[in-house]
Amino acid sequence: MKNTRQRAILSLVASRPIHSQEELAHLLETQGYEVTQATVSRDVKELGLIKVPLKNGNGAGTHFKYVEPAFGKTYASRLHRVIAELVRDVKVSVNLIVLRTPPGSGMLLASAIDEAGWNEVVGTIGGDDTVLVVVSDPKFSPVVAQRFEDMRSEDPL
Amino acid sequence: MKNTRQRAILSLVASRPIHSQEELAHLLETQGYEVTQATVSRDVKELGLIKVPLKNGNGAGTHFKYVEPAFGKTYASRLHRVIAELVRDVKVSVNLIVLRTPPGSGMLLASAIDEAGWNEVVGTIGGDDTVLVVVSDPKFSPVVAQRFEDMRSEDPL
DNA sequence: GCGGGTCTTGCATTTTTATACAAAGTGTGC
DNA sequence: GCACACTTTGTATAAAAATGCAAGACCCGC
Repeated sequence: MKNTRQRAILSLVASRPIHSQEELAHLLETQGYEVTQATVSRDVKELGLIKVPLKNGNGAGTHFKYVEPAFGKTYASRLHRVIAELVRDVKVSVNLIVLRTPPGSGMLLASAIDEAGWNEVVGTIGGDDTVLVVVSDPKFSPVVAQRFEDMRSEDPL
Repeated sequence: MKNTRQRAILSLVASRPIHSQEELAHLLETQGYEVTQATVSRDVKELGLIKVPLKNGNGAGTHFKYVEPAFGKTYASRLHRVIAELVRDVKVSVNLIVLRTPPGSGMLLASAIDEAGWNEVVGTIGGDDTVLVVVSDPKFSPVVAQRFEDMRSEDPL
């Protein structure tokens, strides 16, 4: 049964680092689910699992771990609503990002962004219908700007 | 120069969906950076970029996009500190996760978790040195528990 | 039961990504 | 300049992941 298998996958990836879909397939086998890597690939996609590099990787071998992307999702779910609602326009200039908002909501948006504590963001200034986001290094500007764009339109993450 | 190239990569992935490292290599070429997929693979790893499935995928072709994992990172950086500091132990029972904390900090931790608004979490109850986290479905228990474990020890995301 | 949908899977293969290894580049002290 | 250590890259290849296709499973309504 596909459903219980995917449940097993969630449980497995939560319990230990898994380095490949092949490995996952083997682990599933030990639990009575006989599937191929192809099926695991589809499951991974459906569950929305993503492969993240392991930070403390000692260096040798493939060091990945599949994780549920819920972090990003739920993170976004709070700020996301504010941004989706208030951000009308996003413009970049070197290390500044200019957001336009409906009149009166600039301060609100600015403090919401402050609150989020993104580490590329040094600070924000909220006017009436404009928010200035100061980015720590120009190289991050496109990334942060894109993030605003994403949160404005897409589903979180 | 490696540094400017990686900068260009950050900018590229922020500006459009990119489906493979090969594609990225071609785009870099148009900007005067002549590199192979191998080098891109290394850059991607160093920058910590991850490949996420595109939600609104129309179905055909590989639909991925490289993103900076800053979402998860910054998200975690706030709650993370609280959890790293306060969570002493994590136990699971069906749809409940029991967290032990230093005496007196239960309520604090509980409200921090509430605040985070994880969507698998229905609610929390904070006692003196214990927090009960109620998960919406037992199938998410391992994932959420692991997340606590991760935030307790690892670097965010 | 039978025909026509939809869903799930494996097989075989392609596509994509990672890496071992060697070579070239860079810097430092002598 | 030369020797040495360290970094960065490409080549070739291995490893891992995605997918076209066909087969089987399942579910209806008739």
